[in-house]
Amino acid sequence: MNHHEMARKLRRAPKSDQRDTAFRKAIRSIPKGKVATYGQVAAAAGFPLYHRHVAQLLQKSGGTLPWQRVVGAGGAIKLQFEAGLEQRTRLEMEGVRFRGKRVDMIEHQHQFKTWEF
DNA sequence: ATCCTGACCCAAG
DNA sequence: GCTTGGGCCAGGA
Repeated sequence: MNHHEMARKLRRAPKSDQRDTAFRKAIRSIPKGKVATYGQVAAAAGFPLYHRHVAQLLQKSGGTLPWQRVVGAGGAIKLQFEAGLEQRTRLEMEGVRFRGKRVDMIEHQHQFKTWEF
């Protein structure tokens, strides 16, 4: 192995990979019947202010994650048209109730764990 | 380097 | 309730 490869192997993973990994973990931790906002997922993963990137990851990883459980601030569905309808339907099938156009956050907000041993 | 974009967010009006 | 402008950030062209 030449030193170019060695250097590559030793280099820490790019920040973007760490972020995505943390995002995925947070998203997967949302139980059925609960939801979290893009901003909450980002913050829980340790990257506040990265809410837009959570959306970017969700888009990039089509179907691999429980994407329907991530919503906009206040429980808003941010996907448009058919996609938004599908998200709502999926959530309703998991037992999530809506108040008008938004998820009833009082009832279905997921609380990420903050302290951990 | 610069410009544009996005499954965002929130304080204002 | 609503729309809007400004703020935020990394990726891609």
